[in-house]
Amino acid sequence: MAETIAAVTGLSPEVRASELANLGGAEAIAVRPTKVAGELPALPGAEPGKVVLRMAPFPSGALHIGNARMIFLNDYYRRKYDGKLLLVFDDTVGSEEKRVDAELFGVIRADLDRCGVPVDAVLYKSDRLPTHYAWAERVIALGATYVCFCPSTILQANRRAGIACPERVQTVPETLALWHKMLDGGFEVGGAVLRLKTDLADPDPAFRDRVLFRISDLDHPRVGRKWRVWPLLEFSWAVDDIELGVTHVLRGKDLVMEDRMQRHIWQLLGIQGPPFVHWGLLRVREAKISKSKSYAEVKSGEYDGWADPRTWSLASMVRRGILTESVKAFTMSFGLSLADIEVPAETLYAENRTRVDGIAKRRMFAEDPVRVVVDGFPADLRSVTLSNHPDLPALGERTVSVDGTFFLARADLLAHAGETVRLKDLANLELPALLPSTGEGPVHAPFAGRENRRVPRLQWAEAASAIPVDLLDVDGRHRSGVAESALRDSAPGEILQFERVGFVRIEPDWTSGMSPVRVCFGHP
RNA sequence: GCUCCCGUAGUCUAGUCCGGUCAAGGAUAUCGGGCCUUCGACCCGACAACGCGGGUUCGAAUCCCGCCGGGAGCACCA
Repeated sequence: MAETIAAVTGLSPEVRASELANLGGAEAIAVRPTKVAGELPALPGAEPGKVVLRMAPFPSGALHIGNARMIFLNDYYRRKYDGKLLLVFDDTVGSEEKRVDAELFGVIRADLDRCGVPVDAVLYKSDRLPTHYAWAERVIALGATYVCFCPSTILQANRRAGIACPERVQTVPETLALWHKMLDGGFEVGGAVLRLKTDLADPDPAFRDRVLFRISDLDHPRVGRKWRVWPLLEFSWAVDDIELGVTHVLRGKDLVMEDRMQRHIWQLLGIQGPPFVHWGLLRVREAKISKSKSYAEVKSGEYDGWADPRTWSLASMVRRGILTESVKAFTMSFGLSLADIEVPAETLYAENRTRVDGIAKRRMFAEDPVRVVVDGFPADLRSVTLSNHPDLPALGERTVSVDGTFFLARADLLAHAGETVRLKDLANLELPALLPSTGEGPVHAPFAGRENRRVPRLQWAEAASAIPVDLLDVDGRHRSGVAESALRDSAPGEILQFERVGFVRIEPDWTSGMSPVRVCFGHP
C-alpha cells in the first residue's frame, strides 16, 4: 500500500490522469465531503409550520461576529421547522450608558439582509407599552407586586441582605393607585418602581423582588417622551413572548436568570410559556468587541463607520472579503454548546480560505517599496505573461511590460541582503549586501540569469507602471505600497490575493482610475 | 461571596439523554513529506484528549457521589 502511494505520488499530474483513465476512471467518490454541519438537536415540542422564533437585538451597535450565532441559529431552526422568525427591536429606553440610536434600526436590518436571513415581521418594543401596562395591571391585581420608593442603592443593599422593603405590605388598591400615579407623572425619575414579590430568601439575590417597571424621561429616538414608565427586559418579554405567539426562545446563556423570571411571571398568571434554548458566549480571541467603544468611535469619526475592521461587525467582515457563508459555517460549527468559548480568528480565516482561494486572482504587492534597478537586464525581455491563479487557468492571465526597474518590498529586500533572489516568474538578481532602511532608492542589483532557480522568490511591481495602493489593515492602520498595474483592472468589491501577503478586497467605493487603489485586508 | 452553567488533544467540536459498535470521529493549529515559479491552495503522513478520586456494572467518556478547575450572572441596562 505504502509503496503504491509512493509510486503514484511520484507521477506527474498528467501521467496520473492518463493512468487513471486506463484503469477505467475514478469513481465518483466525495473525497472531501462538503462539511454539512451536523443536525442540531430538535427544539422541544416543535411542530413543522408552527414554530415562531424571535430575535431581539438592542439597537446600540451594528451586529458583530458575536451576534452571528443568534442570527444563524434562529435562521437554522426557522428553516428546519418551516417556521416564522420575528425581528423585535428591544428598544426600551435603556440607560444613560446604554442608549438607543435610531440609525441602528436600519443598520441591523441591512446586516440581516446581507446574511440572507429574512424576517417575517419587524416590531419595536417601544410601540408595545400599552400591552405591557395592561399586563402590569393583571399582576398588580394578583397582589404580586408593590410600588417601591427606595433609592436604588438602598434597594440593592436590602435585596442583598434579604430585608423586605416597608412598602411590600401594600394592598392591591394601594399599589394600583400608586401605579397610576407613576403613569400620570406623579413621581420623579427614580422616585418609584414597580417590583415583583418573590421569595426574599431566594438563594439568588438577583432574583429577589425584581423591578418590573421604572421611570425614565430619556428621549427615545423613535417615540420621544411619549412614555415615562418603561418595563424592564424580563417583564416585557414575559408579555411579548406570549402576545406574539413565540413558541421557542433562543437566546444567549447570559439571559438564563431572565428565563427564570419570565417563568415565574407566567406561573403567577397560570400561563404555560415557551421553552428556552441557550448557547454559550462566543469570543474571537483577536476581537476585543466593545459595543460602547465602537459606538463612540464610529460617532466621533475615529472609526470609518460601522464597517471599520476594528468593530468586527458583520459589515466589516464583508468589507474584508470574509464571506457570509464562512461566518455562518464558523458560528454554526459550535452548535448549541453551553460552554463559553474563545476561538482564534484563524479558525474563521481557514473557513473563509477554502471558499475564497478558488475565486481570488493573484496579484503582486510591494509594501514600503524600494526602487531596484537591475543592471544588465536583458534588452529582449520586454514583457511577461502571468497566470492569474496557479491552479486555475480559468481565472485567466495578464501580460506585464517590464524594463529592468522594479519596486520590491523593503522587508523582502532587507531579509535577503547579499543573496541571490528571483523576481517571481521573471528573472534572478544579486542583491547588494547593504540596503537602505529608508528612502525609495534606487538600489542597483546585477542581473543573474532568467532560468528558474530554487532561490527565494519575491513579488515585484514594474516601476514604470506600478500603481499606489492603500491597504487598510484589521487594526485600522493604513499600509501603503505599490502593486503591479494589473490591479487597475479590478472591480470594486473584488476579492484578490496579494501573494505572500494575504487576501484583500477592493473597497466597494473605489472606482477604476482613482489613485491610490484602496483595499481592505482580509486575512493571511 | 452567592446563583447558574460548563469541563473530550494547543484551540473548537461529535459522542453523554437510551453504558458495549469509542483501544474516541471531524475541523483547525503544529511538525514531517509531496506538488508548485506565493510563506497560498491541494495531496500524503505524524503528533495529540475523555479534569481528579471513589462508586454501580461483566463492561463507564457515557449512570451516581465527592473534589478540583473554568466561565457567566448578581442594574431602576439589554
